[in-house]
Amino acid sequence: MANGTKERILAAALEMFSQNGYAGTNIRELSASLGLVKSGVYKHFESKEAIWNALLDQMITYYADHFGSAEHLPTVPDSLEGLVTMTMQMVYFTVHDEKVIMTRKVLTLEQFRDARARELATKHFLTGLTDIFTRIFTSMMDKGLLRKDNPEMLAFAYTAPISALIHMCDREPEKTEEAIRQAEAFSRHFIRVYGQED
Amino acid sequence: MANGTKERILAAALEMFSQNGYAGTNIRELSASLGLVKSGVYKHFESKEAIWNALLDQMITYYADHFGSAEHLPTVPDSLEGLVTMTMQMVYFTVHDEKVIMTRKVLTLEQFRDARARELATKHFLTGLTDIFTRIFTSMMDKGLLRKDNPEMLAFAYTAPISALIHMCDREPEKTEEAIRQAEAFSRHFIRVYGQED
DNA sequence: TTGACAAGTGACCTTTCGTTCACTATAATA
DNA sequence: TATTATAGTGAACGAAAGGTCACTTGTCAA
Repeated sequence: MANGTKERILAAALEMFSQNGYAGTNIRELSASLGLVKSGVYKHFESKEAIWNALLDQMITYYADHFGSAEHLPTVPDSLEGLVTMTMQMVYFTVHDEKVIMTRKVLTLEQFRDARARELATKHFLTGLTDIFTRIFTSMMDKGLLRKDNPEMLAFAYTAPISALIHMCDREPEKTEEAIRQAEAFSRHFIRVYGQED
Repeated sequence: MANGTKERILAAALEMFSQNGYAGTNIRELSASLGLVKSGVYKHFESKEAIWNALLDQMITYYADHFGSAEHLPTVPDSLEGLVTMTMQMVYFTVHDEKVIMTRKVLTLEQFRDARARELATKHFLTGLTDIFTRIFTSMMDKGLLRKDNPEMLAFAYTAPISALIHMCDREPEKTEEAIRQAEAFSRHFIRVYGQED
């Protein structure tokens, strides 16, 4: 038996919550998708809400480990073209990785209901990105790659449009390729406007 | 009796759907909020889904009437400062008008489930805004107020960050004032970067 | 070998859901 | 005045929801 059923339940919950939301998901279906019967789930979690809370715990931890810690910060590009490349790698990953997509969707669907989801959503969609790029742009300004300007403002101006495109991919996956092209076009526009020749 | 109960049901549905989503809303509560008993609702709509469809019809019509038609386009500002003013009026309205807020929230919550909601969400959050500002920026470039550039790209670069702030207001209403300040700061940053002196 | 425990089953419970229906009150119409 | 359509009531229904429990099964330690 055993065999990480708890983790499999959480994975299935992420999948179902991200498609139908918390209220639109029922334990029967969730169990069935794992080849379990409903009551089996209650051997691992005491309630539907407990599954939700554990899933949020996991998402918060994952976010802190991968985006919140100083070690995992992306290296600062040493050229404007490097900024485009790095950006497109991040975009490509984030719109193709199923787990990341589902995490965004869940946060989108539960942001008005759950205080922790709301908080994580703002980090995920807004402040987390601007924080990362504020550091990057500060460095790039110091190196003379970008015009001297308010790095926070530039980070916001850079990440928000890309974030909007990512959300569009979540909503309309068939437009993913087009969105990626748009993201690259925007990135090149950005370095043309803010980049510094030397 | 009579007295526009159908419209009151739709208004209540908008309110509840925007807070708890379609699946998280039940007819009992909805009816009670109108001083009705559950079965009374079924004199006006044949099912919960019929309420949802009528609400979406209403939202689509409302959007087409107010943002989609050529007549309701905002007048092109005749100065850079005028662009900031016009933008801030739009922002101020959109983050304070309850009906508009609830419409955005509903589209956010149902975008992955309902094809029409998905389509309207992309219009509301992305393409609708860039279309409007593409026209405005084209005019402003012609008048020499903005540097010649790709007006679609500028419209996207301008509206996406503001849209992100609006979404943050929906999520965390207590940060509305701060978001408005950020929006104005961003708008001023934008005219400083792209504006043309003459 | 046995005992204990974790993991999974299937029947069952209660509550809540969306929906229906027979009925009543009201207001307009013929 | 009699009729009819409209709006609303309250009881009831079947389905589905979340959750419980006695029971079985497989695994491992003593």
